[in-house]
Amino acid sequence: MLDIKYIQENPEKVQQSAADKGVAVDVGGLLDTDREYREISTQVQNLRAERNVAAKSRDIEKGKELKVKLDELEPRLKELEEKLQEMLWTIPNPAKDDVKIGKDDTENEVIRTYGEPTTFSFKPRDHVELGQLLDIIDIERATKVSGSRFYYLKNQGVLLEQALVRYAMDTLIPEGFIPIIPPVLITEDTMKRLGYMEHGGDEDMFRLEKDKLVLVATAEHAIAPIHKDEVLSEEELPKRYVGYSPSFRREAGSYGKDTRGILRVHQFNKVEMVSFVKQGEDDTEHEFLLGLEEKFFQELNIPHQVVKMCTGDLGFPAARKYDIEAWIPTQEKYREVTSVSTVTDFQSRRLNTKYRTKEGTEYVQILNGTAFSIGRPIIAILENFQQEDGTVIIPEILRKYTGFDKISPSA
RNA sequence: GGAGGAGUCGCAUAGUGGCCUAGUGCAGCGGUUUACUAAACCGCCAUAUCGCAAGAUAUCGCGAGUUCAAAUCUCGCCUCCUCCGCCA
Repeated sequence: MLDIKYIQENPEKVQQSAADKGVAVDVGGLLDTDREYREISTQVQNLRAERNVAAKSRDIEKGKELKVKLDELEPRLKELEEKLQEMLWTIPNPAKDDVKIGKDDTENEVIRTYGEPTTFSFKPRDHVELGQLLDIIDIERATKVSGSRFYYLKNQGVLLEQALVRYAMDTLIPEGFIPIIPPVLITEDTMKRLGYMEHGGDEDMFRLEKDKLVLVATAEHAIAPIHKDEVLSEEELPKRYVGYSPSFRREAGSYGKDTRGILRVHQFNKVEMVSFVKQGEDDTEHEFLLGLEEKFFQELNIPHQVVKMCTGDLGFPAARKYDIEAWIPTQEKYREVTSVSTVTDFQSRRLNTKYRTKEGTEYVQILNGTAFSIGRPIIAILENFQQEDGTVIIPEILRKYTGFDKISPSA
């Protein structure tokens, strides 16, 4: 949500930045509603002031008269207030100035590349084949039990996942991140406040209609609202969390896409970073989080590139977003493995999360970024480090966590 | 799931229809005093909106209602506590 004052002062800018994101909004209509709301609000306030005076002096006749007037205006004021709020909620967070204006993901920019695409002296197997051969991924049986886009992770696959989780934790905890395992069911209201219910965003979520709960699509959804309706102290910022939780996605509208394997699934575990920082510090924090993500994939020695999203690919709440894409040999493509965004104070306005300064209170700025969204780094490891016989060499940095240095077909 | 109790300005508490523009204590902030610390004393000390300002309005878990007037009465919901049931 944007500050209404900002919209009053920069209507064209707001209209344009929404258009840059491909979101149609009616800023003129919003400002009209705002004007009308303030007009009625003033009238109501004056009537209430009179009523309070009348009540104090026990002027019952006058009070009755004012009650009639108020009964007429108050419902109207409430109606306008709700309408204004709804309209405010439809305005996306504007992209930062350094973000390229573009229509969709085809206009994103590669800003850095690490390593060279892996080459093989043999025909590499894809992760589905490797998963079967090594007996660590079972998609067929999961389909029988849960339907498409689910999988069982087994044997050393499980230990590999836990190694990634522990590696992330051991790296992030010394950086001041608070480890946390959040609830994965959140209220619809919470999801709305995060800015993911607008513009069809709710189509990608699993929902429990009866209980009015939503399954989180990332730990961010359960961690970013942790300080809802709180005023933090300035000294405790930046406050950083590293969460570990399952993530659930319906993947509606992606039926034809990535149907093979575990690249795109309905449920996966994820290690996620969330930062709460002071106003003006989100740019530095954004680079910091991106730096950590790059460090992970460098240390794993997985070839990758860093992509900066254009306005059309940012989503509703983000003001800037970088993805890391890892090289997937059998697809001969870089595929997304992490994503890090600043949502500035867009979510904290909706969530009412502030911090106290000497002058008063300010909204915090919130950032979120992936450490590991488990299926995908496993795909990257399997495919990039496979040998001719199907054996997969475990990256050095993970070996102290896995306890083994390779996964072989015989195992 | 059933029965009972409770939710007040950071914390603790007072407040059962108009004297509440919510009192008091603690904590916090500023000052006086002091070699320093402490104590004592004095002052400040919720948020949002509108307004140049003076000020006004709203908020006592949330929402609706009764009333000229609601923290206070009524109804619904949420959360917490106690007990019963069920249960990893």
